[in-house]
Amino acid sequence: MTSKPNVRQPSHVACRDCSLSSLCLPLALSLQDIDQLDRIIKRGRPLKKGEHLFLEGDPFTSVFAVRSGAIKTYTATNEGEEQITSFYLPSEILGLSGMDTDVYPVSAQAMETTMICEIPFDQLETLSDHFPELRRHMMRLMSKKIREDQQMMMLLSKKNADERIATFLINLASRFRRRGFSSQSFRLSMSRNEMGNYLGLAVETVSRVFTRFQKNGLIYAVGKEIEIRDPVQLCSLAGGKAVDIEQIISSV
Amino acid sequence: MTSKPNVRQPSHVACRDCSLSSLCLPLALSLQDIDQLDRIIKRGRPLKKGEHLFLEGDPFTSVFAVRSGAIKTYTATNEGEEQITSFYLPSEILGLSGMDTDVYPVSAQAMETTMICEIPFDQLETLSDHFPELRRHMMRLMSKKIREDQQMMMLLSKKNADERIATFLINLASRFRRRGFSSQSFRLSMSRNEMGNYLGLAVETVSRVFTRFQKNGLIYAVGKEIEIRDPVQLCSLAGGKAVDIEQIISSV
DNA sequence: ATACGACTTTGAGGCCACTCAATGACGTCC
DNA sequence: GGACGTCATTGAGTGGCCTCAAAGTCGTAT
Repeated sequence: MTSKPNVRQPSHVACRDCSLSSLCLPLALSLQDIDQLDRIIKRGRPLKKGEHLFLEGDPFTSVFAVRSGAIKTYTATNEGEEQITSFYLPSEILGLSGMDTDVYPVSAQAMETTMICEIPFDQLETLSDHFPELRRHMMRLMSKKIREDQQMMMLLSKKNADERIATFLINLASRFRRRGFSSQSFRLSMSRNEMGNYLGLAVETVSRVFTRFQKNGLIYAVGKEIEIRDPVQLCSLAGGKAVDIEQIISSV
Repeated sequence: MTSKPNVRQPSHVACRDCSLSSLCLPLALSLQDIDQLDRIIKRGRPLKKGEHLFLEGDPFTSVFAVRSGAIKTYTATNEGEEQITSFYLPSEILGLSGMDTDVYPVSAQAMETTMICEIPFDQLETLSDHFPELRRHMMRLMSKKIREDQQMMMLLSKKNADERIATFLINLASRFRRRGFSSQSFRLSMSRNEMGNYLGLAVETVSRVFTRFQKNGLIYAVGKEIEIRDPVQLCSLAGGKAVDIEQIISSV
């Protein structure tokens, strides 16, 4: 009934023909070098909703790029509940945080039907011995992840419920936009529960904030379909730094 | 009046003669290769308490290793307050998160008199072209940082005040121990205010928890001097995963 | 030694988000 | 198409931490 924004794609598309290549790992490589990367990439069958890509504690063997769909990573709290650590959208790379322990420190699960490109890490390392740009790109990826996590820490330690959700929606919007989707209107791949879990809020709080935002004309939400009605005010609530805000407003 | 655990060290010590080499960057190199790393390292005068190593927005030129003392990194919230993102102890490396933006995303400030080894990044990259182990080590460093930040996100989104402070103390203790200092008794280099800022708590809450911990015999604290009296219960409060706890208990 | 500023501690009161509980909507599988 | 389970919404009440305020302590500089 709800729309299906992610059109089913053929499951084996070479990097050079992939619409995401300019956002993904290949961006570090020239056209002729891309084929070498292409050769080591494994493209499995699509993951169904709920299927795992890897489990916390599994030996670290590969990093993964999302080609379509969406993945969440999570870890178990000491009470055995799940704590979501990240959401990954198409073209985003996951698995890098396992590098220094030889096991994945989180589990990765598909939130909807998802296609994945798997890049065996030992082969990626060998390849990057010959392509300095490739390894610089991987380091930049990790550096970026560190910065994003620190933004998240800021959100968790300083922002209230309204600000957290505004930040989350604006962040999603700008990621959709980079991928060529609408940033005004999109479909959330996560439940309210997952959103709250990720943002450090109870489900009920998420729901109340959504309702309030809708009453105030900031958004229009039906189930998982979201429309951003007042990006300026939402950004202002999100309350990043002025420079960041302008960048995001212009993109919504 | 309080003790000075960090004995003043000569300001120019070669990596091969540095007591921290087994924890720091050189651990990735063989003895003869260390000298090549040594040659590119700049060792400036000691930073006095309050002096900055770099400011948010400064061009990214170097990564830094703490040789003695302690550094905090922080960023400004949109309300102009400071949000501390990390504390760095001797042998720890900071500055890597600036890699993908070409500017440092945080400011770095000395919390006490601090000696620093500066490693110009372009030269480090050149060097790592010849030493695969060195660049693997840098990637592991970043990977570790990502895992630590995610632990921190967990702390901020799920733990209460008692658990946050227990976790913080246990974490400090195990870092001190790795460096050959006592993990039962040490000196905090940060104020209650800085601790609260980092942990997402008000100063008053930090103070109250310290008082309560002391009443319950978990710790003994006079000013910045801390003694851990009941590491088992403190770890249990910190509530990491069982495996981690055991590791930490045995080290306190 | 003394005085000042910065940091810490303690108390009182209030608020935001959580918990618990119940109803309502959705999606899915026979 | 109906019944079920899952997810989302709404309400009432509570509690943990924050805020504000004041007193106490420490460190330092004169």
